[in-house]
Amino acid sequence: MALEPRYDPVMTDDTQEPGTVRPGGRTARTRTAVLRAAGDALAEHGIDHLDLADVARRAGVGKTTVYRRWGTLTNLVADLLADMAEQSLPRTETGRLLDDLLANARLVRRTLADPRQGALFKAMIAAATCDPNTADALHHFYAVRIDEWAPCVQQAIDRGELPGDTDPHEVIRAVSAPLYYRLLNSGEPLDDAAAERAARAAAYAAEAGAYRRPGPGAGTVTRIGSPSGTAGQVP
Amino acid sequence: MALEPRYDPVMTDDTQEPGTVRPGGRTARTRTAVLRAAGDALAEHGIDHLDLADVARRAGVGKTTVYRRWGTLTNLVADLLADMAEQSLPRTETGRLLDDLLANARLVRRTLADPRQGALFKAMIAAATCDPNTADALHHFYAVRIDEWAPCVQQAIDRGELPGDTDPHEVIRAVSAPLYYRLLNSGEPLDDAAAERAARAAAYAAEAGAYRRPGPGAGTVTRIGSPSGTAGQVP
DNA sequence: TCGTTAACGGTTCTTCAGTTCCATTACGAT
DNA sequence: ATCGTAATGGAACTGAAGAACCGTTAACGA
Repeated sequence: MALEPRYDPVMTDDTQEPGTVRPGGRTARTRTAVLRAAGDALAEHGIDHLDLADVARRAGVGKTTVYRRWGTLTNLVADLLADMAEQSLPRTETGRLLDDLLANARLVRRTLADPRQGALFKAMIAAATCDPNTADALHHFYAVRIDEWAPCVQQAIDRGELPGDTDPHEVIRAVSAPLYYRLLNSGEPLDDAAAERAARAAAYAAEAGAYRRPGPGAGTVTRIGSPSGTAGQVP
Repeated sequence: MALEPRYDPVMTDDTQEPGTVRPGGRTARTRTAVLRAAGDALAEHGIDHLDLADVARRAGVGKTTVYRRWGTLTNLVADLLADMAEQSLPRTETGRLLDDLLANARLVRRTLADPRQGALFKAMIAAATCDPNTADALHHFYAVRIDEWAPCVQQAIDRGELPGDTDPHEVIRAVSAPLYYRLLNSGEPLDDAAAERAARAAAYAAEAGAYRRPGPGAGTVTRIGSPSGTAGQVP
């Protein structure tokens, strides 16, 4: 249903997304209110039995607006994730790898163990399994978070505590992974002991060279020597 | 569920679940067909945009039957998980901890990297975030799977490769966790290198005592000494 | 083999998530 | 300040998920 081509000074691209031409003032307020409401609603009910009308009501916004700007629930979650990725929390810095990893593990644990935040993360992860765009948003969110913490591993490498070709991101991910496994898969309690174990395990494994990047000539199982200690004897 | 206490010929307990009184023949066939169809449908579409009518059609079964016996999608997933928990796959046994963990990691990796199985697990985990019963079913499923593999860690303990108070289940969970983290959170590829790293990291960390059960007098950070090697120097 | 009735399946009905329509508001360029 | 229109919000509409109804089929005890 294209408009007649003649005398079309603007080449009206009617695929223009709402909220992009006048992003200030009311539009921005609406987005803030809706994202906040979406977070609350997601935390209370899961990803299903949750209609956008309820989100609109909480946000004090017409449901038409929500449907027009986000369309689907997964799009809304994707936008929420993009928003959360921008809000970075400051990272502690102790100068000791294990302490840094412990701080990270405890931060993650506290977040996931919190009723609201934990439920919210569950819901966002569930939403990401339903839609590629939302999955990308989730992956980006974690990429940003991991990036923020990777430097403390790099510093440990620089101090000579870890092998030089250790992948810092992989170490940080290794701290979070067991905690998310408890949250989503096994259902074991997310207590402080779990956080401590996650941090210790990552530190020990990194120390032993488990997170070294595969070398250029790493065809088969490259035998790696731990730079300090003999943990590499496990095999 | 006792039979009627004489002279109440019916005492019709209408909370009787369908499929419990005549569980054989057609009823069992229906359940098998529906669970299979549910798995297929879940793998293709996610947990949302998936109606039970589609499942019924695939199973060659009236949609009324699906609604009557399972009611909600999450109930169906819970039943699917209970069914899957009973089908145990045989575990390899090599006699070396790292090889056993590698076998486990590669099995998990292959499962999650497989398009159908990976999507199915994603969907089931997502469903578990929406409903407590489904969550219980998922936790039970993993408890069974972890139980199956824990003995190989116990054997390593018996051989003296690991500290005596190592928690075998925790070690096995540690192998899976990074792979699920990739599947659900970070989106990094589930390649064989990831499986190998997961197995090595778990083995090294276990070796270093990261998965020792908290002792009776473990108030604060109990300093643990690695039984073989000096990986404990990380702190 | 037979009878009872649990369980199934087709049809119809109801409800509500999501869409469309249009009047109103207020952003932002001039 | 003024104007054009992007963006919003209420109301009416629609299609499909899921419940209700009831006749049919077959499990299982005798």
